This record gives sequence, structure tokens and C-alpha cells, in this order.
Amino acid sequence: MPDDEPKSLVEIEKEVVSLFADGVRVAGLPRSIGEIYGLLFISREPLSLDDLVKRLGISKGSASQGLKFLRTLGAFREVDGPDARRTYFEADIKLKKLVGGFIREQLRPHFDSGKDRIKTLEKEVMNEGDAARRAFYEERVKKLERWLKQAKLLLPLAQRVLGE
Amino acid sequence: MPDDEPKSLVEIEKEVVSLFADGVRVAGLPRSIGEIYGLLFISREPLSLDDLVKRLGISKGSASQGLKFLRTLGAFREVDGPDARRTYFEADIKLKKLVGGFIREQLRPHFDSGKDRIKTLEKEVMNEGDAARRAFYEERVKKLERWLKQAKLLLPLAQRVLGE
DNA sequence: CGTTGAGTTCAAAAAAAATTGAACGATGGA
DNA sequence: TCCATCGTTCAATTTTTTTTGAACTCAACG
Repeated sequence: MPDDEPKSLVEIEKEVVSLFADGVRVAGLPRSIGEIYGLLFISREPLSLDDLVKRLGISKGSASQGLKFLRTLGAFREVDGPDARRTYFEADIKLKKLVGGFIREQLRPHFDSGKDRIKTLEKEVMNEGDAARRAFYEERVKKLERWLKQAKLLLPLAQRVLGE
Repeated sequence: MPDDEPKSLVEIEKEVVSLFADGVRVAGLPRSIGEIYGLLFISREPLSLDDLVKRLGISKGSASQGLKFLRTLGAFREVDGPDARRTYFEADIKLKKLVGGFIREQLRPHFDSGKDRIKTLEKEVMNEGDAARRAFYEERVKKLERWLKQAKLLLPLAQRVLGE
């Protein structure tokens, strides 16, 4: 059985995988997710789950979970490959798409819950007996609302700037 | 000794502290940092390190380290307070400043190291013998460079949008 | 000077997050 | 229908991150 499926990464692959592994940490994502995307990014041929496991030296569970997450972002396509039985993955390399997915799946939910919590806060503030203190709270809550609004404004802008 | 320094947080304070604690997690920062900034944000009076320890129920070490980090961002001012012996902290509530600090201290360094690593990658690619493969690598590395450039472009833009 | 106490540091402990791997469901081929 | 195996799930484990607390430095004050 000739070994036409390389097991270990070549130097360039290693560097790209490690670059992405570190890169995704900025976004608070686990290393393995960066590794998986990184290897897909630098691979000419689509890879199967098993390829990822063997070449990155991670467990099947990790690979499966990592792909599950990357799937929600729309970070890859599923394509046909040598073995009809397996699913093969090919990186989607449009930054706009990645960022869009990240915003939609990670940032928006946080923002939405933030909005609710500020709403709750507003009601709570009305119960403050001391007028001066209430005024102070009101001002701060207003500030929070403004912050959230500005942050939300930034999202579509980010998508535009990062869109090729 | 009358207890004119409240020990525990009132409801509104609790909610704001918890909101910030969760909020900073999006940026990959530890909970305690959000708690500290949150309490400063919602406090009319400046607070000492000891106030933070008592009212948030965290250790002196945590409070000191959290302040150390927030200081690099420029997230608060040091002001005089009741006890001449202590340092008192007052939140700086300009989003522009916070975001600016975060970009400068957290994002920029990552970007800079990223740039270096891509440079290394470029050199590495030149050693690839197979022409077709080299062409593929070159294209991908180009893509990485473009991504980094676009991301960098976004930073000053973010500062402007978030600036009041 | 010596004492007091504010604030920092850092090794150890605790908590949180990520990874593993075995068990499982599902699907296609024989 | 049964088998083989792909891919998922999740409890247990490992790793990483965060927090703690005791030892320390330093500055102010008597």
C-alpha cells in the first residue's frame, strides 16, 4: 500500500496552521479550530475529517467539533473527493464570509442579550429612591445604550471594509 | 465605627458588574477585569483598591492585576479621595479611549507579529520546488497579506465610529 | 530610624476551557 | 438484513487560564 497520503505537515503547512491557530485566539476561539481552518486554507486538495485527524494529530472528536463550528460560520464547502464514502472539505477563503459568519454567530447573540440586559437595567433604575443617584444611573445607562448602538453600527461597516 | 462604606453591591451595581464581566469575555478578557471596570463605571465616588476588594469580593491580587491591565488601556484616572494614603480610581467612560487602548495594547502586537510571520512564509514559499504548488502557495500568502492589510485598515475606522 | 499599611508580585490552588476516546446512530454496499 | 465504517456526541481527562494569598517593597509618618 503506497503512502500517497502524506501524514505529517510540510514546513509551510506547519507555519500556516500555527499562524491561524494563534490568529483565532484573538477572537477567543480554541486553537484546534484555527489549525483546522489553517490546514484547509493551505491545502490544494479538499480534505476529509480523517485527513485532518491524521495530519494535525488531533482526535476525531476535536476535528468533528471544530468542523461543526466552522460550518456555522460557512468557512468551508463540502465537496466530493477520492473516497465516495467520506465528506471532503475545502476552505472558503472569502474574508467577508468568515467575518460575516463570526458576527452572525458570535457577536450578534451577545449584543442582543446585552440589549435585553440594558432594558432590565432601565426599569431597575426607576426604582432608585434618591433623585441625584437616580439621575447618575440614568446617565450611565444611557451611555451604555449609546455604546451598544455604536458597536452595532460598526458591524456592517466591518463587513464592507473586509469584503473583497 | 459607623459603616458608611457599603460592603455589598446594590442590585443595579450587581447587574452592571455582571454585564461588564460577560461583556469583556467577548474580547477574551478575564471576568474580574470586567467586574472592576463595571463597578468603577457605575460608581459615583472614586474607589480605592480596597473598596474593589471588599465590594466585589475578589482578592487583593486580582484587583491589583486587573487595575494594572486597565491602566495600560487608560480605562481610569487616579484621583484624590477620603484617605490621603490610598489611591482612588475613577472610570474613564469614553469608548474611544477604551477601544483605542485595546487596539494599541492587544490587537496591534498580534498584527505586527502576524506581519512578520507572513514575511517568513514568503521566503519559505520560494523554496518550494514544484512550480504549480509554489504558485498555489504564493496566491494564498498574497491573500493573507491582503487580509492583514484590510484588518489594519479597519482599526482607525473603528476608532472613528466609536468616538463620541 | 522603626513602624504601619498600601499596593505589587508570583508560586500554588482553583476554576474554566479544550481535548480525548469510547460508545453510539446512521448510511451505503453486499 | 447484516456489516463495515463514517461522523457525532458527551463524560472523563488534560491543559490552560484565572484567582488567591502570603511574602515582599516602598513610602509616609511619628
